[in-house]
Amino acid sequence: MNVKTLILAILNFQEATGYEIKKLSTEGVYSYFVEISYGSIYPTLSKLEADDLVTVRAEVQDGKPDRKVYAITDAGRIEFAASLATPPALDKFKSEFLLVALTAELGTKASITKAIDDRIADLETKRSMIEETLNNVIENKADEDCASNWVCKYGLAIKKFDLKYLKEHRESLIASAGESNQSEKTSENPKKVPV
Amino acid sequence: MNVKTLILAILNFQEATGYEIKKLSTEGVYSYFVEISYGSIYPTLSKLEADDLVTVRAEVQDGKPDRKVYAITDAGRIEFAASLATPPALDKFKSEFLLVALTAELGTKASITKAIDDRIADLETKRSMIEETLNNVIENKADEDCASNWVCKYGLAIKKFDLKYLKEHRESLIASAGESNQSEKTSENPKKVPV
DNA sequence: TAGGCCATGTAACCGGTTACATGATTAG
DNA sequence: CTAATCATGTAACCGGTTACATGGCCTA
Repeated sequence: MNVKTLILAILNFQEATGYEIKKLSTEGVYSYFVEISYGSIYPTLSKLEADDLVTVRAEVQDGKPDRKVYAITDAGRIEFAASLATPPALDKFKSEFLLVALTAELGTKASITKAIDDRIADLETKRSMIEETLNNVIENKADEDCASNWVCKYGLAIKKFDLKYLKEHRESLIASAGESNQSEKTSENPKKVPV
Repeated sequence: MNVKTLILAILNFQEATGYEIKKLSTEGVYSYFVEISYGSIYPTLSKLEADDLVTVRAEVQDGKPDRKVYAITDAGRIEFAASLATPPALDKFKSEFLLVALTAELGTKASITKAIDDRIADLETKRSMIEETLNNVIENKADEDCASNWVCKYGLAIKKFDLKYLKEHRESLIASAGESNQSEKTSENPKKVPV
């Protein structure tokens, strides 16, 4: 998944400016796909326009800077559909938290507690974000069974379960952390890791 | 999380060659952190050695190529512990499957079915990999409550739930896919996406 | 009046990957 | 006889990010 495909995916559903694309890809459902920065969005949008996969429309606003609203073309839709045709790559899941957890014996109870509580807080934020999204859709009387709803519900279910599990097993991870005793942290007795 | 930290993390638990590090980071628990290739492992190992964070020992084998076994030094352990001190970054989760699911209306029932069944198969493979790991540990009578066990159990619980959810909701996603009717795939009626 | 939001864009940099080079041994 | 496994390493490339430049409006 690259920036080009993500932008095409977003524009397939709605018109947007570079600035909005950045927001969507950071906050909304789209955040499950890639994280992108302005440094890659704007140049990609230009290339897409040069290839006639999108069109631009300049909008003059007063009080706010001018905005360039991008829209997908038929050629863009075809290109996007083609990129969906190849079977999706496996999920990429990378977690620094899990590394901290794996080496909990090297940390203090305080640092492990913070790590796990930060994670719980983050999951809770994301859970309510999805719940809000789902509520908006129901208010708008949009199709309950649409694919985007399925994705939201799936994400929500996983997050809820994750949260439940973490809360139930929080203490047992903290228990394996060392005391704030620095001496035992280096050298001797490295724990075995299952592989 | 970069290659350097991952290598230090692995060497903190066991000695290893570049080749073994690659395997561990692709297959074992370590695969939750980063995916790395030889092109980054070998140069990093050299740098680590130059900085005295690891040591090397050449092992001549017959029948097999010589191997260079790396071990962490005390300086390396201190460096690794220091990198754990900074609170972990949030999880990175990127899923092409979810993009396919989100745009299920653009796909055929066949392509969506394949995507979801491939995902289920992959989750099942990973689940049994973790189960095997957990069994090995129990056989070896290792500490049941060690941190690495916690991580395995956490991963296993999430995978099992994910699998259960997918199997239960498989049909409803497939239902929202279009028929193999190409005509309705481009242009008109783009579905709304919750954001 | 400081900081956040709106809004677009570029240049330098970097952390990786891909592809290549090499080659013996063993399992199916 | 083929494919996989073991094993190390380099050079070219690339898909991004970071930091910077610019500037007006609105809110606390």
